[in-house]
Amino acid sequence: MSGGSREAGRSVTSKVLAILGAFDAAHPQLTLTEVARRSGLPLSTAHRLVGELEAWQALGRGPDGRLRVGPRLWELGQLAPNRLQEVAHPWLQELFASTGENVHLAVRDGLEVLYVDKVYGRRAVPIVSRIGARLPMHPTGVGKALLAYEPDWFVKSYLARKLERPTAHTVTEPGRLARELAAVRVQGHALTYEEMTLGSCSAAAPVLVDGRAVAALGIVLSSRRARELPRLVEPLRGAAAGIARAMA
Amino acid sequence: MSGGSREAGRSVTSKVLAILGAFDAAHPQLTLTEVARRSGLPLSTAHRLVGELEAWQALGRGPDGRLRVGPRLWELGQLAPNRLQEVAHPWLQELFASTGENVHLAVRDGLEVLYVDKVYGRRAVPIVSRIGARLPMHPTGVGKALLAYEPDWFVKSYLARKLERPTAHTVTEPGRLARELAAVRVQGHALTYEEMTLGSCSAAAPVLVDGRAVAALGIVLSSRRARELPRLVEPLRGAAAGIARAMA
DNA sequence: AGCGGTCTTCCGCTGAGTGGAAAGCTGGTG
DNA sequence: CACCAGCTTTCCACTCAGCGGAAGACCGCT
Repeated sequence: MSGGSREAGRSVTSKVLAILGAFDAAHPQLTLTEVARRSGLPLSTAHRLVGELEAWQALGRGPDGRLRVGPRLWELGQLAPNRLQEVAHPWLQELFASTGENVHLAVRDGLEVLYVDKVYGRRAVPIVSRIGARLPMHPTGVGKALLAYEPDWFVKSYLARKLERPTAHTVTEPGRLARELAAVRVQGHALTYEEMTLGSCSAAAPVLVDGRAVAALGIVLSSRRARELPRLVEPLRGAAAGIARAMA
Repeated sequence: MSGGSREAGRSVTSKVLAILGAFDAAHPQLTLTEVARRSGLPLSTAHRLVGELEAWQALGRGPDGRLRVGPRLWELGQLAPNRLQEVAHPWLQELFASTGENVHLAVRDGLEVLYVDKVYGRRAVPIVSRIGARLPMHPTGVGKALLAYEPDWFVKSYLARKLERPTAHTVTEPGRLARELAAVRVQGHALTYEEMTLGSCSAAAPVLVDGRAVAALGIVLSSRRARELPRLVEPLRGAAAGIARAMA
Protein backbone atom coordinates (compact mmCIF):
# COMPACT_ATOMS: atom_id res chain seq x y z
CA MET A 1 0.00 0.00 0.00
CA SER A 2 0.93 3.53 0.24
CA GLY A 3 4.00 3.64 2.35
CA GLY A 4 6.49 1.01 3.20
CA SER A 5 4.42 -2.08 3.44
CA ARG A 6 6.85 -4.92 3.92
CA GLU A 7 4.59 -7.50 2.42
CA ALA A 8 3.63 -5.99 -0.92
CA GLY A 9 0.26 -6.74 -2.45
CA ARG A 10 -1.63 -6.78 0.80
CA SER A 11 -4.63 -4.52 0.62
CA VAL A 12 -5.93 -2.49 3.51
CA THR A 13 -9.17 -4.38 3.24
CA SER A 14 -7.40 -7.69 3.64
CA LYS A 15 -5.78 -6.35 6.78
CA VAL A 16 -9.09 -5.25 8.21
CA LEU A 17 -10.52 -8.67 7.47
CA ALA A 18 -7.48 -10.36 8.96
CA ILE A 19 -8.17 -8.47 12.17
CA LEU A 20 -11.78 -9.60 12.20
CA GLY A 21 -10.63 -13.11 11.39
CA ALA A 22 -8.45 -13.11 14.47
CA PHE A 23 -11.60 -13.61 16.51
CA ASP A 24 -13.12 -17.06 16.63
CA ALA A 25 -15.02 -19.27 19.02
CA ALA A 26 -11.82 -20.26 20.80
CA HIS A 27 -10.61 -16.63 20.93
CA PRO A 28 -13.62 -14.40 21.45
CA GLN A 29 -11.59 -11.74 23.18
CA LEU A 30 -8.06 -10.66 22.51
CA THR A 31 -5.57 -8.01 23.50
CA LEU A 32 -4.27 -5.71 20.79
CA THR A 33 -0.99 -7.57 20.77
CA GLU A 34 -2.78 -10.87 20.28
CA VAL A 35 -4.81 -9.42 17.43
CA ALA A 36 -1.61 -8.24 15.78
CA ARG A 37 0.02 -11.65 16.24
CA ARG A 38 -2.97 -13.63 15.03
CA SER A 39 -3.58 -11.43 12.02
CA GLY A 40 0.09 -11.23 11.08
CA LEU A 41 0.15 -7.44 11.17
CA PRO A 42 2.69 -5.07 12.69
CA LEU A 43 1.52 -3.84 16.02
CA SER A 44 1.23 -0.22 15.00
CA THR A 45 -0.84 -1.10 11.95
CA ALA A 46 -3.15 -3.25 14.02
CA HIS A 47 -3.41 -0.45 16.52
CA ARG A 48 -4.58 2.05 13.94
CA LEU A 49 -7.05 -0.24 12.21
CA VAL A 50 -8.46 -1.57 15.46
CA GLY A 51 -9.02 2.04 16.49
CA GLU A 52 -11.20 2.64 13.46
CA LEU A 53 -13.10 -0.59 13.91
CA GLU A 54 -13.71 0.27 17.52
CA ALA A 55 -15.01 3.73 16.66
CA TRP A 56 -17.56 2.11 14.37
CA GLN A 57 -18.51 -0.45 17.04
CA ALA A 58 -17.38 -3.27 14.82
CA LEU A 59 -15.18 -4.15 17.75
CA GLY A 60 -15.81 -3.39 21.39
CA ARG A 61 -13.98 -3.77 24.65
CA GLY A 62 -14.84 -5.97 27.58
CA PRO A 63 -14.67 -4.80 31.17
CA ASP A 64 -11.05 -5.93 31.30
CA GLY A 65 -10.19 -3.79 28.29
CA ARG A 66 -9.76 -6.69 25.94
CA LEU A 67 -11.14 -6.49 22.43
CA ARG A 68 -14.23 -8.37 21.38
CA VAL A 69 -16.67 -8.39 18.51
CA GLY A 70 -18.86 -5.31 18.80
CA PRO A 71 -22.62 -4.86 18.72
CA ARG A 72 -22.63 -3.43 15.24
CA LEU A 73 -21.24 -6.64 13.79
CA TRP A 74 -23.75 -8.66 15.77
CA GLU A 75 -26.52 -6.60 14.27
CA LEU A 76 -25.08 -6.96 10.80
CA GLY A 77 -24.74 -10.69 11.24
CA GLN A 78 -28.44 -10.99 12.03
CA LEU A 79 -29.10 -9.63 8.56
CA ALA A 80 -27.51 -12.62 6.87
CA PRO A 81 -30.44 -14.50 5.38
CA ASN A 82 -30.59 -18.14 6.35
CA ARG A 83 -33.46 -20.04 4.88
CA LEU A 84 -32.56 -23.24 6.70
CA GLN A 85 -32.69 -21.58 10.08
CA GLU A 86 -35.94 -19.78 9.30
CA VAL A 87 -37.64 -22.92 8.09
CA ALA A 88 -36.26 -25.20 10.76
CA HIS A 89 -36.59 -23.06 13.86
CA PRO A 90 -40.27 -23.74 14.51
CA TRP A 91 -39.54 -27.48 14.44
CA LEU A 92 -36.71 -27.12 16.93
CA GLN A 93 -39.06 -25.16 19.11
CA GLU A 94 -41.70 -27.83 18.85
CA LEU A 95 -39.27 -30.64 19.47
CA PHE A 96 -38.04 -28.81 22.54
CA ALA A 97 -41.60 -28.27 23.71
CA SER A 98 -42.44 -31.96 23.44
CA THR A 99 -39.20 -33.28 24.96
CA GLY A 100 -37.86 -30.47 27.16
CA GLU A 101 -34.32 -31.28 26.03
CA ASN A 102 -31.57 -29.28 24.33
CA VAL A 103 -32.05 -29.45 20.61
CA HIS A 104 -29.80 -28.02 17.93
CA LEU A 105 -29.38 -27.80 14.20
CA ALA A 106 -26.07 -28.02 12.37
CA VAL A 107 -24.70 -28.07 8.85
CA ARG A 108 -21.41 -29.31 7.50
CA ASP A 109 -18.89 -26.61 6.70
CA GLY A 110 -15.61 -27.95 5.41
CA LEU A 111 -14.56 -30.75 7.73
CA GLU A 112 -16.53 -29.44 10.68
CA VAL A 113 -20.10 -29.09 11.84
CA LEU A 114 -21.35 -25.54 12.16
CA TYR A 115 -24.17 -25.01 14.65
CA VAL A 116 -26.87 -22.91 13.04
CA ASP A 117 -29.58 -22.88 15.69
CA LYS A 118 -30.25 -24.12 19.18
CA VAL A 119 -33.18 -24.19 21.56
CA TYR A 120 -32.71 -24.80 25.23
CA GLY A 121 -34.48 -24.12 28.48
CA ARG A 122 -33.59 -23.31 32.06
CA ARG A 123 -32.50 -26.74 33.13
CA ALA A 124 -30.22 -27.10 30.10
CA VAL A 125 -27.31 -28.82 31.77
CA PRO A 126 -24.40 -29.31 29.41
CA ILE A 127 -23.23 -26.43 27.26
CA VAL A 128 -22.01 -28.52 24.36
CA SER A 129 -22.55 -26.28 21.43
CA ARG A 130 -23.08 -22.61 20.77
CA ILE A 131 -24.79 -21.07 17.80
CA GLY A 132 -22.05 -20.16 15.33
CA ALA A 133 -19.56 -22.54 16.89
CA ARG A 134 -17.78 -25.36 15.07
CA LEU A 135 -16.89 -28.84 16.22
CA PRO A 136 -15.28 -31.81 14.51
CA MET A 137 -17.71 -34.21 12.86
CA HIS A 138 -16.80 -37.64 14.18
CA PRO A 139 -17.40 -37.10 17.91
CA THR A 140 -20.77 -35.36 17.59
CA GLY A 141 -24.18 -36.79 16.84
CA VAL A 142 -25.02 -34.22 14.20
CA GLY A 143 -21.56 -34.69 12.69
CA LYS A 144 -22.07 -38.43 12.30
CA ALA A 145 -25.52 -37.93 10.85
CA LEU A 146 -24.08 -35.53 8.28
CA LEU A 147 -20.96 -37.52 7.50
CA ALA A 148 -22.94 -40.71 6.91
CA TYR A 149 -24.65 -39.16 3.89
CA GLU A 150 -21.57 -37.59 2.33
CA PRO A 151 -20.17 -39.24 -0.80
CA ASP A 152 -17.62 -42.04 -0.32
CA TRP A 153 -14.61 -40.01 -1.42
CA PHE A 154 -15.41 -37.38 1.17
CA VAL A 155 -15.79 -39.84 4.03
CA LYS A 156 -12.62 -41.61 2.96
CA SER A 157 -10.57 -38.42 3.03
CA TYR A 158 -12.18 -37.41 6.32
CA LEU A 159 -11.18 -40.69 7.94
CA ALA A 160 -7.70 -40.58 6.41
CA ARG A 161 -6.65 -37.68 8.62
CA LYS A 162 -5.55 -38.00 12.20
CA LEU A 163 -8.78 -37.56 14.12
CA GLU A 164 -9.06 -35.52 17.30
CA ARG A 165 -9.97 -37.35 20.45
CA PRO A 166 -11.74 -35.03 22.91
CA THR A 167 -12.64 -37.85 25.34
CA ALA A 168 -11.65 -41.46 25.98
CA HIS A 169 -14.97 -42.52 24.46
CA THR A 170 -14.32 -40.90 21.09
CA VAL A 171 -14.21 -43.37 18.24
CA THR A 172 -11.27 -42.58 15.99
CA GLU A 173 -10.39 -45.91 14.37
CA PRO A 174 -11.33 -45.48 10.70
CA GLY A 175 -12.74 -49.01 10.40
CA ARG A 176 -15.06 -48.80 13.36
CA LEU A 177 -16.15 -45.29 12.43
CA ALA A 178 -16.96 -46.41 8.87
CA ARG A 179 -19.07 -49.24 10.26
CA GLU A 180 -20.90 -46.80 12.53
CA LEU A 181 -21.63 -44.55 9.58
CA ALA A 182 -23.05 -47.51 7.65
CA ALA A 183 -25.31 -48.21 10.62
CA VAL A 184 -26.44 -44.59 10.66
CA ARG A 185 -27.40 -44.89 7.00
CA VAL A 186 -29.43 -48.01 7.72
CA GLN A 187 -31.16 -46.75 10.86
CA GLY A 188 -31.57 -43.15 9.80
CA HIS A 189 -30.13 -41.72 12.99
CA ALA A 190 -26.89 -41.49 14.97
CA LEU A 191 -26.20 -41.93 18.68
CA THR A 192 -23.17 -40.88 20.70
CA TYR A 193 -22.20 -41.49 24.30
CA GLU A 194 -19.70 -39.07 25.86
CA GLU A 195 -17.70 -38.89 22.64
CA MET A 196 -17.42 -35.10 22.64
CA THR A 197 -17.97 -34.19 26.27
CA LEU A 198 -17.90 -36.39 29.34
CA GLY A 199 -21.31 -36.28 30.94
CA SER A 200 -23.44 -35.86 27.85
CA CYS A 201 -24.80 -38.06 25.10
CA SER A 202 -26.81 -37.32 22.00
CA ALA A 203 -29.04 -38.51 19.21
CA ALA A 204 -29.17 -36.92 15.77
CA ALA A 205 -31.04 -37.33 12.51
CA PRO A 206 -30.16 -35.98 9.06
CA VAL A 207 -32.41 -33.57 7.19
CA LEU A 208 -32.52 -35.34 3.84
CA VAL A 209 -33.45 -33.39 0.73
CA ASP A 210 -33.12 -35.41 -2.50
CA GLY A 211 -30.98 -37.94 -0.63
CA ARG A 212 -28.46 -35.32 0.48
CA ALA A 213 -28.10 -34.34 4.13
CA VAL A 214 -28.46 -30.57 4.04
CA ALA A 215 -28.44 -30.36 7.83
CA ALA A 216 -28.74 -32.49 10.94
CA LEU A 217 -31.01 -32.14 13.92
CA GLY A 218 -29.64 -33.20 17.26
CA ILE A 219 -30.76 -33.63 20.83
CA VAL A 220 -28.38 -33.69 23.77
CA LEU A 221 -28.86 -34.85 27.30
CA SER A 222 -26.93 -35.72 30.39
CA SER A 223 -25.35 -39.16 30.08
CA ARG A 224 -27.03 -40.17 33.33
CA ARG A 225 -30.21 -40.23 31.29
CA ALA A 226 -28.74 -42.04 28.30
CA ARG A 227 -31.40 -44.77 28.51
CA GLU A 228 -34.03 -42.20 27.59
CA LEU A 229 -32.39 -41.50 24.23
CA PRO A 230 -34.15 -44.24 22.22
CA ARG A 231 -37.51 -42.81 23.26
CA LEU A 232 -36.49 -39.48 21.71
CA VAL A 233 -35.46 -40.87 18.35
CA GLU A 234 -38.94 -40.98 16.87
CA PRO A 235 -39.88 -37.35 17.58
CA LEU A 236 -36.40 -36.34 16.42
CA ARG A 237 -36.78 -38.13 13.10
CA GLY A 238 -40.25 -36.72 12.70
CA ALA A 239 -39.01 -33.16 13.14
CA ALA A 240 -36.07 -33.77 10.78
CA ALA A 241 -38.48 -35.10 8.17
CA GLY A 242 -40.74 -32.08 8.67
CA ILE A 243 -37.84 -29.73 8.07
CA ALA A 244 -36.84 -31.68 4.98
CA ARG A 245 -40.36 -31.44 3.58
CA ALA A 246 -40.48 -27.70 4.23
CA MET A 247 -37.07 -27.18 2.63
CA ALA A 248 -37.84 -28.96 -0.61
CA MET B 1 -5.74 7.98 0.43
CA SER B 2 -3.20 7.06 -2.06
CA GLY B 3 -4.48 8.29 -5.35
CA GLY B 4 -6.97 10.87 -6.26
CA SER B 5 -9.56 10.47 -3.59
CA ARG B 6 -12.00 13.32 -4.06
CA GLU B 7 -12.97 13.42 -0.44
CA ALA B 8 -9.65 13.66 1.35
CA GLY B 9 -9.27 12.24 4.83
CA ARG B 10 -11.41 9.23 4.19
CA SER B 11 -9.63 6.05 5.14
CA VAL B 12 -10.01 2.78 3.32
CA THR B 13 -11.32 1.27 6.50
CA SER B 14 -14.07 3.85 6.70
CA LYS B 15 -15.07 2.96 3.17
CA VAL B 16 -15.22 -0.72 3.95
CA LEU B 17 -17.36 0.03 6.97
CA ALA B 18 -19.57 2.34 4.93
CA ILE B 19 -20.22 -0.55 2.59
CA LEU B 20 -21.16 -2.82 5.46
CA GLY B 21 -23.28 -0.04 6.89
CA ALA B 22 -25.24 0.12 3.65
CA PHE B 23 -27.00 -3.04 4.75
CA ASP B 24 -29.73 -2.76 7.34
CA ALA B 25 -33.01 -4.40 8.23
CA ALA B 26 -34.85 -2.41 5.58
CA HIS B 27 -32.16 -3.13 2.98
CA PRO B 28 -30.87 -6.63 3.56
CA GLN B 29 -29.93 -7.09 -0.05
CA LEU B 30 -28.60 -4.55 -2.48
CA THR B 31 -27.17 -4.31 -5.95
CA LEU B 32 -23.65 -3.00 -6.34
CA THR B 33 -25.00 0.31 -7.55
CA GLU B 34 -27.22 0.62 -4.49
CA VAL B 35 -24.30 -0.17 -2.23
CA ALA B 36 -22.29 2.56 -3.91
CA ARG B 37 -25.13 5.05 -3.60
CA ARG B 38 -25.91 4.23 0.01
CA SER B 39 -22.30 4.28 1.11
CA GLY B 40 -21.48 7.42 -0.83
CA LEU B 41 -18.65 5.79 -2.74
CA PRO B 42 -17.79 5.95 -6.43
CA LEU B 43 -19.03 2.88 -8.22
CA SER B 44 -15.59 1.64 -9.16
CA THR B 45 -14.35 1.93 -5.60
CA ALA B 46 -17.37 0.09 -4.29
CA HIS B 47 -16.84 -2.54 -6.94
CA ARG B 48 -13.28 -3.22 -5.86
CA LEU B 49 -13.97 -3.28 -2.14
CA VAL B 50 -17.11 -5.38 -2.50
CA GLY B 51 -15.03 -7.85 -4.48
CA GLU B 52 -12.65 -8.27 -1.58
CA LEU B 53 -15.44 -8.55 0.95
CA GLU B 54 -17.13 -11.14 -1.19
CA ALA B 55 -13.97 -13.21 -1.51
CA TRP B 56 -13.77 -13.33 2.28
CA GLN B 57 -17.46 -14.25 2.57
CA ALA B 58 -18.15 -11.08 4.49
CA LEU B 59 -20.68 -10.47 1.77
CA GLY B 60 -22.47 -13.03 -0.31
CA ARG B 61 -24.84 -13.08 -3.23
CA GLY B 62 -28.43 -14.21 -3.32
CA PRO B 63 -29.87 -16.32 -6.11
CA ASP B 64 -30.74 -13.13 -7.98
CA GLY B 65 -27.14 -11.96 -7.79
CA ARG B 66 -27.84 -9.24 -5.30
CA LEU B 67 -25.43 -8.66 -2.45
CA ARG B 68 -26.23 -9.68 1.07
CA VAL B 69 -24.41 -10.12 4.35
CA GLY B 70 -22.32 -13.25 4.12
CA PRO B 71 -22.00 -16.27 6.38
CA ARG B 72 -18.65 -15.19 7.74
CA LEU B 73 -20.11 -12.05 9.24
CA TRP B 74 -23.00 -14.02 10.67
CA GLU B 75 -20.53 -16.30 12.38
CA LEU B 76 -18.50 -13.38 13.63
CA GLY B 77 -21.60 -11.71 14.96
CA GLN B 78 -22.42 -14.76 17.04
CA LEU B 79 -19.16 -14.19 18.86
CA ALA B 80 -20.30 -10.85 20.25
CA PRO B 81 -20.85 -11.52 23.93
CA ASN B 82 -24.24 -10.46 25.21
CA ARG B 83 -24.83 -11.05 28.86
CA LEU B 84 -28.41 -9.84 28.71
CA GLN B 85 -29.35 -12.31 26.03
CA GLU B 86 -27.59 -15.19 27.76
CA VAL B 87 -29.22 -14.49 31.09
CA ALA B 88 -32.66 -13.74 29.70
CA HIS B 89 -33.06 -16.44 27.08
CA PRO B 90 -34.09 -19.24 29.44
CA TRP B 91 -36.85 -16.99 30.79
CA LEU B 92 -38.12 -16.22 27.31
CA GLN B 93 -38.13 -19.91 26.62
CA GLU B 94 -40.06 -20.61 29.78
CA LEU B 95 -42.54 -17.83 29.16
CA PHE B 96 -43.09 -19.19 25.69
CA ALA B 97 -43.56 -22.68 27.06
CA SER B 98 -46.20 -21.56 29.53
CA THR B 99 -48.10 -19.28 27.15
CA GLY B 100 -47.36 -20.59 23.66
CA GLU B 101 -47.14 -17.00 22.39
CA ASN B 102 -44.45 -14.99 20.63
CA VAL B 103 -42.16 -13.46 23.20
CA HIS B 104 -39.28 -11.10 22.60
CA LEU B 105 -36.68 -9.07 24.41
CA ALA B 106 -35.57 -5.59 23.43
CA VAL B 107 -33.28 -2.82 24.61
CA ARG B 108 -33.26 0.86 23.84
CA ASP B 109 -30.63 1.97 21.34
CA GLY B 110 -30.73 5.65 20.58
CA LEU B 111 -34.33 6.54 19.86
CA GLU B 112 -35.30 3.04 18.81
CA VAL B 113 -35.87 -0.36 20.31
CA LEU B 114 -33.42 -3.03 19.27
CA TYR B 115 -34.70 -6.60 19.41
CA VAL B 116 -32.15 -8.78 21.13
CA ASP B 117 -33.90 -12.13 21.35
CA LYS B 118 -37.13 -13.76 20.33
CA VAL B 119 -38.81 -17.10 20.88
CA TYR B 120 -41.65 -18.25 18.70
CA GLY B 121 -43.31 -21.46 17.62
CA ARG B 122 -45.00 -22.85 14.57
CA ARG B 123 -48.27 -21.05 14.87
CA ALA B 124 -46.50 -17.70 15.30
CA VAL B 125 -48.81 -15.57 13.19
CA PRO B 126 -47.60 -12.01 13.00
CA ILE B 127 -43.97 -11.36 12.13
CA VAL B 128 -43.62 -8.11 14.00
CA SER B 129 -40.02 -8.10 14.99
CA ARG B 130 -36.83 -9.82 13.97
CA ILE B 131 -33.77 -10.34 16.11
CA GLY B 132 -31.39 -7.48 15.32
CA ALA B 133 -34.15 -5.30 13.90
CA ARG B 134 -35.06 -1.83 15.13
CA LEU B 135 -38.44 -0.19 15.52
CA PRO B 136 -39.55 3.19 16.88
CA MET B 137 -40.38 3.19 20.57
CA HIS B 138 -43.82 4.77 20.83
CA PRO B 139 -45.85 2.25 18.78
CA THR B 140 -44.40 -0.88 20.35
CA GLY B 141 -45.09 -2.46 23.71
CA VAL B 142 -41.45 -2.94 24.59
CA GLY B 143 -40.74 0.60 23.42
CA LYS B 144 -43.34 2.08 25.76
CA ALA B 145 -42.11 -0.05 28.64
CA LEU B 146 -38.57 1.22 28.06
CA LEU B 147 -39.52 4.84 27.40
CA ALA B 148 -41.61 5.05 30.56
CA TYR B 149 -38.52 4.54 32.70
CA GLU B 150 -36.22 6.94 30.87
CA PRO B 151 -35.41 10.26 32.54
CA ASP B 152 -37.78 13.17 31.92
CA TRP B 153 -35.45 15.10 29.62
CA PHE B 154 -35.15 12.05 27.38
CA VAL B 155 -38.88 11.45 27.13
CA LYS B 156 -39.45 15.15 26.49
CA SER B 157 -37.02 15.24 23.60
CA TYR B 158 -38.42 11.97 22.26
CA LEU B 159 -41.94 13.38 22.21
CA ALA B 160 -40.78 16.70 20.77
CA ARG B 161 -39.98 15.15 17.40
CA LYS B 162 -42.50 14.37 14.74
CA LEU B 163 -43.51 10.80 15.53
CA GLU B 164 -44.03 8.15 12.90
CA ARG B 165 -47.48 6.72 12.53
CA PRO B 166 -47.36 3.16 11.15
CA THR B 167 -51.10 2.56 11.65
CA ALA B 168 -54.23 4.59 12.33
CA HIS B 169 -54.15 3.30 15.93
CA THR B 170 -50.72 4.71 16.69
CA VAL B 171 -50.74 7.27 19.46
CA THR B 172 -48.61 10.25 18.47
CA GLU B 173 -50.08 13.16 20.42
CA PRO B 174 -47.37 14.05 22.98
CA GLY B 175 -49.93 14.70 25.75
CA ARG B 176 -51.74 11.41 25.44
CA LEU B 177 -48.49 9.50 25.04
CA ALA B 178 -47.06 11.13 28.19
CA ARG B 179 -50.19 10.11 30.10
CA GLU B 180 -49.85 6.55 28.81
CA LEU B 181 -46.22 6.43 29.97
CA ALA B 182 -47.27 7.60 33.42
CA ALA B 183 -49.80 4.77 33.50
CA VAL B 184 -47.11 2.30 32.51
CA ARG B 185 -44.99 3.48 35.42
CA VAL B 186 -47.88 2.99 37.81
CA GLN B 187 -49.01 -0.39 36.51
CA GLY B 188 -45.59 -1.78 35.70
CA HIS B 189 -46.53 -2.88 32.21
CA ALA B 190 -47.55 -1.51 28.81
CA LEU B 191 -50.27 -2.59 26.40
CA THR B 192 -50.69 -1.78 22.74
CA TYR B 193 -53.46 -2.53 20.28
CA GLU B 194 -52.57 -2.46 16.57
CA GLU B 195 -50.28 0.52 17.06
CA MET B 196 -47.40 -0.95 15.08
CA THR B 197 -49.08 -3.53 12.88
CA LEU B 198 -52.72 -3.99 12.08
CA GLY B 199 -53.77 -7.38 13.33
CA SER B 200 -51.51 -7.66 16.36
CA CYS B 201 -51.44 -6.38 19.89
CA SER B 202 -48.92 -6.72 22.68
CA ALA B 203 -48.07 -6.51 26.34
CA ALA B 204 -44.64 -5.64 27.70
CA ALA B 205 -42.88 -5.27 31.02
CA PRO B 206 -39.59 -3.54 31.81
CA VAL B 207 -36.60 -5.37 33.24
CA LEU B 208 -35.77 -3.05 36.11
CA VAL B 209 -32.31 -3.10 37.62
CA ASP B 210 -31.74 -0.38 40.25
CA GLY B 211 -34.81 1.43 38.97
CA ARG B 212 -33.48 1.65 35.41
CA ALA B 213 -35.10 -0.30 32.57
CA VAL B 214 -32.18 -2.19 31.07
CA ALA B 215 -34.47 -4.12 28.74
CA ALA B 216 -38.12 -4.93 28.14
CA LEU B 217 -39.84 -8.24 27.72
CA GLY B 218 -42.80 -8.36 25.37
CA ILE B 219 -45.46 -10.75 24.21
CA VAL B 220 -47.34 -10.37 20.94
CA LEU B 221 -50.53 -11.94 19.74
CA SER B 222 -53.15 -11.60 17.09
CA SER B 223 -55.54 -8.75 17.87
CA ARG B 224 -58.45 -11.15 17.53
CA ARG B 225 -57.26 -12.53 20.84
CA ALA B 226 -56.68 -9.17 22.50
CA ARG B 227 -58.95 -10.07 25.39
CA GLU B 228 -56.46 -12.74 26.45
CA LEU B 229 -53.72 -10.17 27.01
CA PRO B 230 -54.54 -9.32 30.65
CA ARG B 231 -54.21 -12.99 31.56
CA LEU B 232 -50.65 -12.91 30.21
CA VAL B 233 -49.50 -9.89 32.16
CA GLU B 234 -48.70 -11.73 35.37
CA PRO B 235 -46.44 -14.40 33.85
CA LEU B 236 -44.84 -11.66 31.77
CA ARG B 237 -44.04 -9.54 34.82
CA GLY B 238 -42.80 -12.58 36.67
CA ALA B 239 -40.35 -13.42 33.91
CA ALA B 240 -39.19 -9.79 33.64
CA ALA B 241 -38.57 -9.75 37.39
CA GLY B 242 -36.67 -13.03 37.13
CA ILE B 243 -34.41 -11.59 34.46
CA ALA B 244 -33.86 -8.47 36.56
CA ARG B 245 -32.85 -10.57 39.57
CA ALA B 246 -30.45 -12.62 37.48
CA MET B 247 -28.90 -9.51 35.91
CA ALA B 248 -28.17 -7.73 39.18
C1' DA C 1 -31.73 -1.02 -32.95
C1' DG C 2 -32.11 2.18 -29.46
C1' DC C 3 -32.42 3.07 -24.44
C1' DG C 4 -31.83 3.08 -19.41
C1' DG C 5 -29.95 0.61 -16.32
C1' DT C 6 -26.26 -2.31 -14.40
C1' DC C 7 -21.60 -4.15 -14.00
C1' DT C 8 -16.59 -4.45 -15.22
C1' DT C 9 -12.07 -2.91 -16.74
C1' DC C 10 -8.41 0.36 -17.44
C1' DC C 11 -4.63 3.38 -16.03
C1' DG C 12 -1.62 7.37 -14.49
C1' DC C 13 -1.45 10.31 -10.41
C1' DT C 14 -0.55 11.00 -5.52
C1' DG C 15 -1.33 11.49 -0.44
C1' DA C 16 -3.07 7.97 2.84
C1' DG C 17 -1.17 4.32 4.75
C1' DT C 18 2.81 2.38 6.43
C1' DG C 19 5.67 0.17 10.26
C1' DG C 20 10.18 0.56 12.84
C1' DA C 21 11.51 2.79 16.68
C1' DA C 22 11.00 4.95 20.88
C1' DA C 23 8.40 6.46 24.66
C1' DG C 24 4.39 5.45 28.06
C1' DC C 25 2.00 2.44 30.79
C1' DT C 26 0.96 -0.96 33.55
C1' DG C 27 1.61 -4.70 37.36
C1' DG C 28 4.49 -8.12 39.38
C1' DT C 29 8.94 -9.21 41.92
C1' DG C 30 13.01 -9.18 44.91
C1' DC D 1 11.46 1.49 45.00
C1' DA D 2 14.20 0.17 41.26
C1' DC D 3 13.83 -3.09 37.85
C1' DC D 4 11.76 -5.69 34.34
C1' DA D 5 8.59 -7.79 30.96
C1' DG D 6 4.68 -7.17 28.31
C1' DC D 7 1.28 -4.35 26.53
C1' DT D 8 -0.19 0.06 24.44
C1' DT D 9 0.36 4.50 22.24
C1' DT D 10 2.65 8.03 19.50
C1' DC D 11 5.68 9.74 15.86
C1' DC D 12 7.15 10.61 11.16
C1' DA D 13 9.37 10.48 6.43
C1' DC D 14 8.95 7.45 2.52
C1' DT D 15 6.34 5.58 -1.26
C1' DC D 16 3.31 2.42 -3.79
C1' DA D 17 -1.55 0.80 -3.17
C1' DG D 18 -5.54 2.74 -3.84
C1' DC D 19 -8.09 5.86 -6.35
C1' DG D 20 -12.03 7.03 -9.44
C1' DG D 21 -13.32 9.17 -14.03
C1' DA D 22 -14.11 7.40 -18.22
C1' DA D 23 -14.97 4.08 -21.56
C1' DG D 24 -17.00 -0.02 -22.73
C1' DA D 25 -19.50 -4.53 -21.97
C1' DC D 26 -23.67 -6.48 -20.80
C1' DC D 27 -28.02 -6.98 -19.79
C1' DG D 28 -33.57 -6.67 -20.25
C1' DC D 29 -37.15 -4.05 -22.19
C1' DT D 30 -39.67 -1.89 -25.95
